[in-house]
Amino acid sequence: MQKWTGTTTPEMLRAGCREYGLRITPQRTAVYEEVCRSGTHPTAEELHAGVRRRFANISLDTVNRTLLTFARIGLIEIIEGYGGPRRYDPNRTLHHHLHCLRCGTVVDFYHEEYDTLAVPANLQHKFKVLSKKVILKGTCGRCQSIKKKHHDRK
Amino acid sequence: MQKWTGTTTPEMLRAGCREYGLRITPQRTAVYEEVCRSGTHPTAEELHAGVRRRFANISLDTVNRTLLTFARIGLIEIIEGYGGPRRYDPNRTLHHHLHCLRCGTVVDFYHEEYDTLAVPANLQHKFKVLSKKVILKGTCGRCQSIKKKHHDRK
DNA sequence: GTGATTGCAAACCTTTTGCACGCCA
DNA sequence: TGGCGTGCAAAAGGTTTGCAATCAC
Repeated sequence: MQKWTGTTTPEMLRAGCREYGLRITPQRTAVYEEVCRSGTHPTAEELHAGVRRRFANISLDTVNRTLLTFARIGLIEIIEGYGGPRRYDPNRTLHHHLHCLRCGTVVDFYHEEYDTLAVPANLQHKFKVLSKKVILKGTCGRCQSIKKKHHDRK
Repeated sequence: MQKWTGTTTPEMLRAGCREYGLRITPQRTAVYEEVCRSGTHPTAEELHAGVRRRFANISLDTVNRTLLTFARIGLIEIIEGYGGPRRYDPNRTLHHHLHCLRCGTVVDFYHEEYDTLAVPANLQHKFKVLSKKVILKGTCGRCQSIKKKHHDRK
């Protein structure tokens, strides 16, 4: 399992757009570069701020629409969350998530044993599995060091 | 692993409230009964509609606050989602989730092999794991029978 | 050229907050 | 009785939609 290096791959954008008959616009290119560059799981607003540094006039709506489009064609993923703003993940390699229940951060991790989990036999008729992910919920290192117990959500 | 029967257990509400010094109000009782009764993962609004049938004057705000309170004390859980309204889960037994990417439904399933997954050794120092869940993403039976391909989100 | 895409603005939906009243412990 | 919990209303936060102008193909 190779790790995600965060490398921007313009060919992936080209290929994805071509496959679905979408146009390659400067806005889409910029959003794609930005979401790939960030090592985390940014929100639309964070990405908008980042893209704006190089593309002053891009609107938040376009960023939102672009991200949804990318997610629809499988170029990026919307990560699972508990109610805050949507977060996006450019990491298309098989990986798993750590959810910190205190600060809301979601961190990728790799574990080969989890990659090969067999789908339960009794589900195979009823549900067509396209991807799997293990979610570990708990407390991240940073939050463990903050002893003060607070139950904030993100 | 016993399955969740959806049985309302007033003692659990009493115990949870007592432990955290919370009052047992008619509203809390009603919301708790309603969320336990529903076999699915209802939204605050759905629960509000349900509770209202017996408790005409309860406000949506109270339902929202009550659900957050219950989640904070571990009486229920907020399930992972991709951006729609929050959904709540009264099922406190160890189980896993099927996410239908077409219709957005989340269905519980049980699989002992998944219950005993070992936490990766290299994580144990950095992250304190409190719970684990396997998420299978794909297409549910109902959506498979609808051949029309549509990429709606929930 | 022409239809997809964008930016703007408004609408929408859900959650959160402030505050006075009421009720549970 | 005191303070937590509730209802109401307003605000906040984020996403979605409609539309005219623009741009990629």
